[in-house]
Amino acid sequence: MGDTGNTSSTRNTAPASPSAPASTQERLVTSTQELLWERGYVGTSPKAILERAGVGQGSMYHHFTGKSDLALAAIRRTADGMQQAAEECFTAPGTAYDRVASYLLRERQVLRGCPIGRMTQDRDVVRSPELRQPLDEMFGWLRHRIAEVLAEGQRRGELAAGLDPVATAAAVAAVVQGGYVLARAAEDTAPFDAAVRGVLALLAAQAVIPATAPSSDTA
Amino acid sequence: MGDTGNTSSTRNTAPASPSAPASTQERLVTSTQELLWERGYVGTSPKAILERAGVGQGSMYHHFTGKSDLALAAIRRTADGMQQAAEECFTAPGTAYDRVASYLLRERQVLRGCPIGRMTQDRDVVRSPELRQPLDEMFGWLRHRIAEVLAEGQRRGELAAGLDPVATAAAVAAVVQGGYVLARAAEDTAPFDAAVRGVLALLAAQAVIPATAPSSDTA
DNA sequence: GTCTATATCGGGATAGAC
DNA sequence: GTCTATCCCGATATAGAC
Repeated sequence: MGDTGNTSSTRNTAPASPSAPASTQERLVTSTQELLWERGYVGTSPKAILERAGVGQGSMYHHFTGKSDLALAAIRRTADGMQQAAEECFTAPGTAYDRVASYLLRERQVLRGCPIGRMTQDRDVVRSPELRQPLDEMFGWLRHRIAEVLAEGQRRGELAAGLDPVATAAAVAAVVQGGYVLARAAEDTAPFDAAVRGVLALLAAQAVIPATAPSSDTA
Repeated sequence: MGDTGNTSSTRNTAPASPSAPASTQERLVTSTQELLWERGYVGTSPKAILERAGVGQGSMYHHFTGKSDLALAAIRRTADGMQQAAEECFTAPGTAYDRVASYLLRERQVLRGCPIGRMTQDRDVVRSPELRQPLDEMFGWLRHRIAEVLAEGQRRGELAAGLDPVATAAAVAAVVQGGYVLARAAEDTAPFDAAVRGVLALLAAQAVIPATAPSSDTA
């Protein structure tokens, strides 16, 4: 129960040389990331992890205290990767709308779902403060970052001043997560794409018209 | 494997007299509905269902061919209930915006998540055509119904003609499902509420101004 | 119809050899 | 560090008594 003794906590960086032959520990984490994505936490057994990683039981219990400890390492790794990928969209050049659009339209494996969002539906994950924390941080950061981009767009006069950056950011993040749900229910990416088009169109309507006459402030 | 022999298929109505002491079969379905919501499909064992329903193993395998067959009955029942609840919002009086808002703002047990949306994250459910069908129908109907309401709003001149009803409907449905995800990650309903406020504000901006001068058509 | 055995399998973890 | 052997329990289903 009280496991998850990850002392090397917080650190969840991938190995320095990504090309080097993966260590046993690395292979365990990678395999766990894949299986958590495919089957969720309850659906993922240590046995399946070991088989995919190609190692024996002993190795796993040597490097990790148990299933939840290994899952913690895997979830952190995945969350970090997602955050980096998202940040690339938000720092891209262009208007606030462009950058949000870049995030929404970025390539995704829609039918596989969101590897982090999925964890949210897993009872054992949400009930464990340690396992939930990376999800909380990731989505908290995401909403905050989108809100920042939107607020910046307002300051630049690109977006209507009346827009609520925080609420809009939550809506944008929710559309992506909900899009996954709708797509998986239909076994078709179309609902995801439609949802993204939907918010983007609504957001585009908030773009300020190129300012017909700001001529007065120069006079 | 090839079970789910629900011959009384399609029918998933609750018993005629909801007040009468629930039959064994009814208690099994109800217990399964609850457990699927709480723990998902993989996380729900027949044993747990039997304990909650207060019946023995024999009863379950007498009325149903197995776990998946019972789950099918439960999922259908839940999906039907959700559809009915949603329809009440859409048939309510008021503008298209009002009716969509009524759906979005309707009371929910946000932190428990969506009982149908959750199934979407469950491998065994999505991989089974029978089990996935109710989800597909439910969300398909939902998107279609929201699109209808929006299109009607356009015809009535309440909403901007440029609005894409189908894409907007997908976005609205996605915001709800994604809101659940964000809320559960944060263990806080705030992100859900923010997301709903967000889309509603964006949608409100699509409302046509009360028409300053429709005076010409009477002349 | 409903119950209580019973059977088989896999999940999750430990022990101890190499 | 890594492996295999072993342990205990719960998941899922069947058999057959009442």
